[in-house]
Amino acid sequence: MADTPAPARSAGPGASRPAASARSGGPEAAAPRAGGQRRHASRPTMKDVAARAGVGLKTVSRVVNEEAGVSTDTERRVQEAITALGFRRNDSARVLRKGSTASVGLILEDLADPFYAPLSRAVEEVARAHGALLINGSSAEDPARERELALALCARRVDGLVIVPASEDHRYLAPEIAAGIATVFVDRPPGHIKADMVLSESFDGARSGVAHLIAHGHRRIGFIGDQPRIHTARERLRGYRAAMAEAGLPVADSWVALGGTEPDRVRADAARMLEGQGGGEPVTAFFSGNNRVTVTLVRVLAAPERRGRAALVGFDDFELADLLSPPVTVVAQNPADLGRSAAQLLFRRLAGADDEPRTVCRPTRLIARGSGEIPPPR
Amino acid sequence: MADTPAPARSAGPGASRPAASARSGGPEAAAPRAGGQRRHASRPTMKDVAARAGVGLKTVSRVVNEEAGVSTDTERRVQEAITALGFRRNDSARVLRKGSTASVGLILEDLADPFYAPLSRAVEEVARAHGALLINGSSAEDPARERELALALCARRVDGLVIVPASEDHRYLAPEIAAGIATVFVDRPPGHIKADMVLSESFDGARSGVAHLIAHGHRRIGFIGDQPRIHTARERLRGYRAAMAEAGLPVADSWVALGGTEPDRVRADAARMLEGQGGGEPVTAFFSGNNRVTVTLVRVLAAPERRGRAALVGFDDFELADLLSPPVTVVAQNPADLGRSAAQLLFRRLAGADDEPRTVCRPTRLIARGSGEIPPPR
DNA sequence: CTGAAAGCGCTAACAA
DNA sequence: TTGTTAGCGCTTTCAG
Repeated sequence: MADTPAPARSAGPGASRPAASARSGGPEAAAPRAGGQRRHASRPTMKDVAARAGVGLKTVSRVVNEEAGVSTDTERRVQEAITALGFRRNDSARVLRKGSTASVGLILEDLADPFYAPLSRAVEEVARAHGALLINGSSAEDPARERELALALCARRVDGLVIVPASEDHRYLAPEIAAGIATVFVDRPPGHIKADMVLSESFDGARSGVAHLIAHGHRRIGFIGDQPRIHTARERLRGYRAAMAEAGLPVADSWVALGGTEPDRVRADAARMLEGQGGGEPVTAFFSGNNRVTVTLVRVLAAPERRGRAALVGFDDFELADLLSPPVTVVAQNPADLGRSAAQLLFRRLAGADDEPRTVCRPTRLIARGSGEIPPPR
Repeated sequence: MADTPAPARSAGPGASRPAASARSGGPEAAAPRAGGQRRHASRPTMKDVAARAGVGLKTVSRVVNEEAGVSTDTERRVQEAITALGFRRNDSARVLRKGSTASVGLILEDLADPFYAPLSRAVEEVARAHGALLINGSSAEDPARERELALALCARRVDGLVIVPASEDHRYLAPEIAAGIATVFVDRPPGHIKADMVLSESFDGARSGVAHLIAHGHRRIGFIGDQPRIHTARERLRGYRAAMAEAGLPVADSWVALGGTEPDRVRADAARMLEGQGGGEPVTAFFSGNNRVTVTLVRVLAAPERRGRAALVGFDDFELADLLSPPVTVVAQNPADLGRSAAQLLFRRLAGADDEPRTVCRPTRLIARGSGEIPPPR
């Protein structure tokens, strides 16, 4: 990350900025500054506005908060002072007094992952509908980072938290929840703590996806999934095993690979399974545990020498899946819906609901497009 | 399991907060609550911790902030009280006193857009490296919403702001910037205000992309871009016109369509251009203004009856572009790099730089993959 | 090494 | 309709 912004073509000439407005009556406050932006200029407060408008502090507060009971004339004078001074209410002070921040936090694995981005956006929309701001952070699948982020958000007194767990133990949140920070888990369940959660039916989804491959004649199916400490990875593997067992098919150890979603790892495991290394016979189909894995498998299977040689069903839908050749059959979740549901559960708590923690399960949907219907060779 | 505090009906609404002094010697930590999460439970303060540990307030502050000059024994006692009470520092109060929030805001069009998601993630990483939190909001390309978000963030006293403009006039930010909120614009320039900005070379990129099509024999090329009020849309159109003009090619009005990125709009415009409706002759190639448009065009051109009938070069790279048939030729930007550069510029200001506003331009890269090298019919 | 007192800028509760 | 007085929970200052 050492790359500094390039040698910049400078923008034009002297950006003279008008001097900051005067502070209560005094001389034109802030000293002139360079074209750049100055830091830490002092900001006018309600007190300054009050002085300038010749009214009391509380009157300014009333105007700023649009409370009733201010004469139109007074209001106008206050508004003028606000504009002249460039006043903006300091919400930190307000929060300190009122106790609520009108903001919620969201912690997930990676904001840039195409699965999580819509989830995040959905949470944002619900928050916005409730007049709250969203603060979000990426845990990068690191439990320590999740914890650090969550506690930082708690220190900022967000009203609530939506978390896609990276950690397996959320007892660290107990005091926070006890102190009133509503918390909802999404995509994966929390560890050692009870709270609302929204999950997709990973087990059922994976089972139906694998059953689909079996129905198309496959008997040797590889499973490539995410790290085993991730709940959804385990559940999907469980679904895979269930489908195989239900069909009376054995599962060779070498057909199952859980690990990071780095393309190299996935590629290596896939190659191994296709060659039949590690004990079992070569697989004729893959079930992949999430969209990152699927995308890499698509690349593996697109290589000329492997073209159409193995079937593929992936967990998670993804953009353009239908335009690949073959188009990719998937078990689709609805990430935006997950986010929306989680946020709704959160705001329900914030509205005062204090019944037992709920678990919402969202169904998955098998979308057959082609890659999952390729028959086994011979 | 130290789970959720035992089931028991909550203290109920209006559970009045005990006087601080009364709390100190009181019962162990938090009161029992219902299975659900209770709202607005009172949180212990430093004062409570001090009382419990039998030390002064400032000593607790020292421990919490890891300041030097506290005996190990005192520190231990304070830590115990902190744990027992479930204390967490209230950052609102801290901010009020210190003036800085260690947080920055990011406003962009849509967090879920595959172009902006990595940009956001990059800003987050830089912020994190500087110990700051990221608060972000989607403007949904609505100027009013951008403004509302930006001002809300200012009220929260973020240290700085990174903005992908939706608005064309940013004078509303002048008082904020004057008051010390560093601001950097990215992807598009600000309106009527001077500030740091990071842009991709839209004009050059589009020109080279269109020139590429011309070099492959095309003379009738359609341009489908984003709304004309978006700076990059205009710049890319300008690049298109420049390339055409440089090749001595005329541009029929019907070959240019700017508008929203909704698939229906794009599809309709594309169909019109392919049929030669609206005056000009049918186009043999498309240049698309951004990744949303490109994806729709890919769909249009993937229809059996149009298979390979028109060439395509798109602005912005996107995942799997290389696996489509034909693979899609693009003018690639680097969104993560844009975000990183913008954030670096921001933290440079926060570190005190107050020189002239800078403009950083990032180059684009033409990636030929196939769709842009299809020759015109005949 | 430790603590008491004075605010940070705002809102709540009361006067006037 | 308006203003005054207390804090919110923390950090700063300065004195023990």
